[in-house]
Amino acid sequence: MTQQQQQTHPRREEFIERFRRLGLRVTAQRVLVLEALAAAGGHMTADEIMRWVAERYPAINLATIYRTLDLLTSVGLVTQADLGGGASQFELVGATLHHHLVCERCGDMAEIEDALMVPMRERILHQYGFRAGARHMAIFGVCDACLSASRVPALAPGAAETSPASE
Amino acid sequence: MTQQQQQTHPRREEFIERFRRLGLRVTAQRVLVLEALAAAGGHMTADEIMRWVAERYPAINLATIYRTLDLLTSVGLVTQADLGGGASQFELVGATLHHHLVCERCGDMAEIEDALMVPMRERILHQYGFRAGARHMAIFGVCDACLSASRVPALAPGAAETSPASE
DNA sequence: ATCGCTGCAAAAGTTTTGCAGTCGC
DNA sequence: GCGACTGCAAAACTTTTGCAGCGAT
Repeated sequence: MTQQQQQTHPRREEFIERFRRLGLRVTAQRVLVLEALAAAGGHMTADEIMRWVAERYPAINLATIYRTLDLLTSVGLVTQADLGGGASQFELVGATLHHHLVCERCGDMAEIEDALMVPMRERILHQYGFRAGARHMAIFGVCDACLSASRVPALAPGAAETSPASE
Repeated sequence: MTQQQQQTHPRREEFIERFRRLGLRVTAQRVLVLEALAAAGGHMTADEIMRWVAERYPAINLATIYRTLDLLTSVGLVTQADLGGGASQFELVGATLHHHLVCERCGDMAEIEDALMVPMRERILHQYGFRAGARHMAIFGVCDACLSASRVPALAPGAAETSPASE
């Protein structure tokens, strides 16, 4: 056995290989961005990636993170989704396919399996020629808790009386 | 779609009534924000609303627009969706129900009718207790044009020996 | 040695917040 | 008149960009 292979970077070689095949230069920064996303196993903001990478490569710069994410997205290795929290969420393609339920009221986020989407996706593809959520999807709505509460959460001072609004 | 009422006195009285019922103060600024959204008939950014209102109420301030939109969203009169274009999109609840297909490649945006979503929505509601996209939904994917142009099917790593996009 | 990539810094754009004055109720 | 609401200004953030130098190939 050559060297014991830490489970922390089981995919480094794979990532490097991908860069090479795409004709892109292999840099420590780029590989680390992919490793960060792989380590998280889910979605991360640019800032979260920044901090993860900075622990291994302190000279990293946030602009580089953004440029790398932009590049990775454009070649299809990473998905970017705006889930309404101010900062975009990035995710490694190939992770377990799932989507996000984002609550418009409380901002809470849940994940749902992809299987639920398949029928709808096929219909969209046929009718609109749009490959919907092949990778990532954000679904806005109202979560269970807020549905039950059905009331304005701590914002409107005198608004706790009738049940208006809905049609 | 149904014929709208005359545009002279659009829905001002209705809007005022809603504020009253919610126990919120009725101000010219708030009513104008709702009128802007009603006039647009679709989604607007905070800045677009700002400019529309400013034509009728020059003293308006962008901070007020944001505070008003925040309030309106929290009481369910307005939806906010982040479609990935930098600024959030706001829309009056009750407009023709539709959703957005946002292309991850070119940023292009298309609208689809709500009917396509109904089955999926019901399944999500039953299984997750989440009222999905009752009002607004963002679906990320790849549009027709980008699909034909630079076909990158799913997650094929070795699919590209073509020179990648280095913007 | 080339030229793509990075770090740095500053800008651009969006959204939030503190505060004093105003206006709806 | 009280207190919610607004205008103003500045801050807090996220993301982008110009440029000089470094480094992968």
